[in-house]
Amino acid sequence: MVGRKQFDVDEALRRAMHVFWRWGYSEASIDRLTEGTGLGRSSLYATFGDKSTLFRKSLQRYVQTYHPLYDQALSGPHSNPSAVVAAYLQVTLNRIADPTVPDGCLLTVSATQFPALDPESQTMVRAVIDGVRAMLEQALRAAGVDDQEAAELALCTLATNKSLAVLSRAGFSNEDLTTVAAAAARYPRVTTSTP
Amino acid sequence: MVGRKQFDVDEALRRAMHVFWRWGYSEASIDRLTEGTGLGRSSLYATFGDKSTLFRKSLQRYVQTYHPLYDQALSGPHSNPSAVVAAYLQVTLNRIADPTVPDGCLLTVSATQFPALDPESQTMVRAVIDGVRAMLEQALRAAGVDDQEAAELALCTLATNKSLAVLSRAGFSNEDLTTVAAAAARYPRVTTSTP
DNA sequence: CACATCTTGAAACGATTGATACAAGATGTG
DNA sequence: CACATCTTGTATCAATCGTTTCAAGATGTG
Repeated sequence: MVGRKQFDVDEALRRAMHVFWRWGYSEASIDRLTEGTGLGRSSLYATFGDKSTLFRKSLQRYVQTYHPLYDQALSGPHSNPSAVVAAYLQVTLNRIADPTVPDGCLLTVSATQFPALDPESQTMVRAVIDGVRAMLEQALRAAGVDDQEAAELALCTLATNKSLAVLSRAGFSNEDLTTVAAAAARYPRVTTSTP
Repeated sequence: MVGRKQFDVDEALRRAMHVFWRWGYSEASIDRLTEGTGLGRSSLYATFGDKSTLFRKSLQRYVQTYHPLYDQALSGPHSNPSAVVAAYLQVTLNRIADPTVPDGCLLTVSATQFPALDPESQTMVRAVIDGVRAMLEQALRAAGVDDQEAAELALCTLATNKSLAVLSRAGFSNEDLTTVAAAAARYPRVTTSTP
C-alpha cells in the first residue's frame, strides 16, 4: 500500500466535495472525509492540506464542474428572458434530480453555515455567489433585457436557485421544485408587459 | 448562587434559540449555549434536557414567537393575492432587518443542516415547514385565489421566504432582499391576468 | 432549628474533533 | 544493487465535544 499514489487525486477531490456537500462544513469530519474518499489520514493531509483548504478546493471543484453547465445553458439562443431563466434553473433541477450527488447545493449549504467558516472560505463563498449573479445578469442583458431589469431578474433567479436547494434539503419532491422553477421562469413577463 | 433558580427560564430559552439560529445545530456547542444563556451546564441540562431536546424547544419557541406575526399579516384584509404575499414576506424582511436577532431564519438554517439532525428534530423541522405552507395556502384561498393557484403560490412564497434567509446569511443587503420580496409579490398578477 | 428539596459551580467522564509524528516499505533513479 | 524519495498505516497529540456526577449551599416547610 505504499510507494506511489494509490488513488486518483481528482476522483478523491470529487468525493471529498460530496462529503462537504452532503454534511456541510462542520459535520464533514476528517473521519467522514477519509471514509468518503477512501484515503488514509496521511494521504488526505499530504495531498490536500488541512480541512479548510480541502473545503476550498472542493468548492473550486464544484464551480469547475457546474459552472460550464450553467454557462452553456445561458449562452444558448433564447427567444426571451423567460427562456434564459428557465434554462438556468433547469440545470439546477437536473442536478438535484441526479441521485448520484447529494441534495441541495454546496454553495447554499455553505452560505447558511457562514459563521462556521473561516474568513478565507467565507470570502470565497461570497465571491462565487457574486460571480453567479454577474453571470446571470450578463446573460439577461445579452438576451435584450435592459440593465435595471437584468440586475433585478438576475438577483431573483439567484434567489430561486437558493430556494430550490433549501427545499430539496428539506425533502420536497422534484415535482414541487419544478413548480417553483417554472413559476420563476414565468415571472419576467410581468416586467416586460407592464410599463 | 445556589438555592432557587437564578434566571428566567423563558428568557434563557430565547437566548438558546438565538445561539442555534446564529450557529446552526452542529456549531451550537454546549459552551456557546451556556455562554449565550448565561446558565451553567448543570442548570442548562436540568432545565432543558440534552442538546437535541433544547434544540426542539428552541424551535418551538421560534414558532411561538413568529407564527403570530405571520398569522396577523395574513389575516388582515387584502385587496388581492399580491397583498397577501407582500404582507407575509414583509414579516420576514422586518425580522431580518432586526439587528437584535441573528441573520436568516432558524428554520432555513436547520433545513440545510438536515443530515446533522436527529430523526425527531428532522420530523419537527419538516412539520413546521409544512405548517407554514398550509397556512399560506389557506390565506390565499381566503383571498379568493382558486385552489390550484393557491397551492402553487403558497409554495413559491415559501420558497421566496427561504431564499431571503439564505441571501441574508450570505451577507446580501436589505435592499437586495427587499427587491426579491417585491418581485415575488408582483408575481401573482401573472396567474390572474393570464388566461 | 431541623430537614428535605432544589440549584449551582466545578470537576471529570469517555468519545470525538482536527492535526501531526514516525516508522515501514514500495518506487524510480543512479 | 544502493539510495534518496515518496506514500501509507498506525499511533498519538492536545483540544473540544456532549454529558454526568457530586458536593456545597441556599431555600421553603415542618
